[in-house]
Amino acid sequence: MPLTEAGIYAAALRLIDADGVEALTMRKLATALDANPMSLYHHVPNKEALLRGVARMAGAQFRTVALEDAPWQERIRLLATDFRTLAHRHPRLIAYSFSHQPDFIQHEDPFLVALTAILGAAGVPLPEIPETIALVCSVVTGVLTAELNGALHQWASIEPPAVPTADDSGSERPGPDEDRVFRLVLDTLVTGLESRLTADRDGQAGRR
Amino acid sequence: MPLTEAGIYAAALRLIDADGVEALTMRKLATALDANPMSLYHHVPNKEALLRGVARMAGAQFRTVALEDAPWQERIRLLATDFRTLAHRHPRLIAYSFSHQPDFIQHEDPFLVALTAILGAAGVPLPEIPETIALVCSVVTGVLTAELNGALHQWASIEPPAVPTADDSGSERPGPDEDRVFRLVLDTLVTGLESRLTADRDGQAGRR
DNA sequence: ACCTGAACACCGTTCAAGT
DNA sequence: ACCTGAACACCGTTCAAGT
Repeated sequence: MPLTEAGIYAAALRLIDADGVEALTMRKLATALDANPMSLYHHVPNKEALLRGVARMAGAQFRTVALEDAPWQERIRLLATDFRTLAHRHPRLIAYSFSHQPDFIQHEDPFLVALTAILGAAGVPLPEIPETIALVCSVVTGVLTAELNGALHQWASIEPPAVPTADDSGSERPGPDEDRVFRLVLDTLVTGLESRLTADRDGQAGRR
Repeated sequence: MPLTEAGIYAAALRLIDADGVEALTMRKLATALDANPMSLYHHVPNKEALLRGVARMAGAQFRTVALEDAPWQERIRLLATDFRTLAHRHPRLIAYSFSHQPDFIQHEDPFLVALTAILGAAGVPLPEIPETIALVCSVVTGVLTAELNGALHQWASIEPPAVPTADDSGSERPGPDEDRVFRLVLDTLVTGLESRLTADRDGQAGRR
């Protein structure tokens, strides 16, 4: 079968899922496609563009349901959880994209469209929408990056220093649980947003 | 002068600050040190260990003041801001470390020691300290990563969709301001933590 | 238009040999 | 102990030549 841009991206994504972005090589990709390494360059200008294309293709798999009638708190939780599902599907690529592709989450993406709608429904004033988008995206990509690269696990496994309160050996802490910390981050984000909105409504004008 | 481990790290850090981690090469580093590329391997086992060493050295520059009498909210803000100062000093290295070195923030680091103390002073129950550390580290590294790689700027620059409320052309939004979003993230984090602590104190037991 | 072989300018790292 | 030259097994990409 002939080489196509989409076929190249799909093969690259398979290799990345299997061995990570750093192991992806134009030469290995060509071998996987049963092609000459140089043939790739007729469909993709260079390796960086290849990785952007793969990320765009994987990002297009993002799906979320609208739930327009639910409270905004629930909607934003669902949106973040759906994003996490995508991250789990292609962890190596998504981790790479978060750190190397500042434009991975783009204006027209369903994620941002949904987020903007939710923040509007929550009552965030229009001029504060962009900075609130930045806030939410930072927090969500932050916790997902930490989960994907293992930092979250390490942090959550840190033993409380000293102060062994009586006998703790029987309680058997259930072990670090990424799900739990992810929910904790979402709870904190939502609660923090709620407080800001309430304060705004109560008439506090000046924001420094 | 003879090659030393510390000297190698320092030279590597200079090259990274100037041209980024991806431009650092054993061969270029050797040239900068006026040495043979192979001489480096007598002081550092390989490139990955080199980068870990450089990160450890840069991380050791982290400084923060205790402020033990201030309210925990102010202390956590200061701690995060001091960490941001370090990130600004070596942006390329720190961005790399956040995404590639899950153990960049380690148990004994002054940052984690201070954070643990602050959370304890805030009244976070001992068994919840680790997950709260994970929460705070995720959020702080998340917003710093986004700032360092430019995503924060992009997100904060997104124009509110449609709904041009009358004449907006004279208002001249002050342009995306990373400082502002960073403070917003901290405010949200602190407020979210406050709410959890208050809820806990009010006697709500069960945590899912 | 699409493919390809040879080549260029690099990499990190091994290894045997030097002092 | 520390250094070094040559070499190995790779990279991404250019370019002229093929069909």
